[in-house]
Amino acid sequence: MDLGPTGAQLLPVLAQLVRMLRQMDTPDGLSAAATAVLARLARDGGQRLTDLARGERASQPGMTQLVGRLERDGLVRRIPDPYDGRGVQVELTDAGRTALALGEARYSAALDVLLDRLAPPDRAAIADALPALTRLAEAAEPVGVRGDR
Amino acid sequence: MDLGPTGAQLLPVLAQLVRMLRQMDTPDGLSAAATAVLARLARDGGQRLTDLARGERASQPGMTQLVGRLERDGLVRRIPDPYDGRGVQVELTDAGRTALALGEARYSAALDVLLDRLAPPDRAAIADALPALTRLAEAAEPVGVRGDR
DNA sequence: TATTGTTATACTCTATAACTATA
DNA sequence: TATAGTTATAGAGTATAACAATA
Repeated sequence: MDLGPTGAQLLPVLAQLVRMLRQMDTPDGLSAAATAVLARLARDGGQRLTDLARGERASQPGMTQLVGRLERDGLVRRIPDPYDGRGVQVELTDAGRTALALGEARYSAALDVLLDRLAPPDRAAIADALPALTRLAEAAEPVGVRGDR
Repeated sequence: MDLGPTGAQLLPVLAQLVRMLRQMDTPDGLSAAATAVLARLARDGGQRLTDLARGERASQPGMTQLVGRLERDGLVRRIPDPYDGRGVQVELTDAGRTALALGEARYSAALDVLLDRLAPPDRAAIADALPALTRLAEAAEPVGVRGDR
C-alpha cells in the first residue's frame, strides 16, 4: 500500500516549481533575498541584525550587506539599540512595507493566472495539499541550534 | 463551494518550500543553476549554448559563463559544431553525469527524511497533488516566443 | 544583415577572515 | 573573554553593451 510520495518523485516537481517562481521574477521587483527579509520584518516586527541573520540562516556579514542595500534603497532603517550599545535594530520603513505588498500582490496575481488554467480537480488537489506542504516545509525548519555558521 | 486555492494562499507555501530546498543545500554540492543545466543536458542531450540559454531563460553571456565554470570543473565539455562554424555544442561528461546523480540522490534522501516525519494523510495529500503541481508549473512554461531577453 | 558566441563591466548575493566597540 | 556589527576580500550568478566570427 502506497502511503505517499518518495523524495525522488517530489524532487523534480519542486524543482519545476522553483523554476516557475524564478520565471515570474520581473526586472523591477525585489529579489528573493530582499523579499524574505522584508517579509520577516513585517511578520515578526523590527529585530536585531543578528536575529535576522539567524532567522534567514545567513551569515552576519551577509546580513549586514543585505540590510545595507535595503537601507540604501529606503526599505528599512537601522536604529541603535538603546539597551545594548553594540546592537542595531532593523525595521521596515513605509516604503519597505509598500514594496513588499506590491511584490506579493504581483506574485499572487501571476499565480492566480496559472491556477486559472488548471482543471478544477487539479485546483482542488492543490488546495487539499496546502496544509501538508506547509508542514513538510516546517519539518525542515526547527533544525534546532545547530551552530551559527 | 471552494474550487481551489488563490495565489495569495499558495504563495507563502511555495516561498516556504523554496526556503526548505535552500536549507538543504550543502557546501560541497552543485549550485541550483549548475544542477539545472546538467539536468537539462541529461534529459535533452547535448545542445548548443544558445539553446541552453533559451531553455534556462538566461542570457547568452550568462550561459557562456556558467558553461565556462562547468567546463572548468570538468562537468561538461564544449564541442565545435561541425555544421555551423559559429556554434558550440555543450555536452555532459561522465563526471557531470555522476555529479548530477549524486546531487539528486542527496536531495531525494533529504526529502525522504522530511516526508517520513509527516502523518500518513499528509503524505497522501501531497502524493495526490503531485500531478496537479506538475501541471501548475508547466502552465508557466510555454510562455511562447516572447523575446529572448 | 542576422546569428553565435565571447569579452568587458557591473551589480546582487553570499561566504570567511579580520577587525572594532561594547558587554 | 564573548557578543554585535562592520570592513575587506572573494567567488557564483546574472545582466547589458560591445565585439568578433560565421552564415
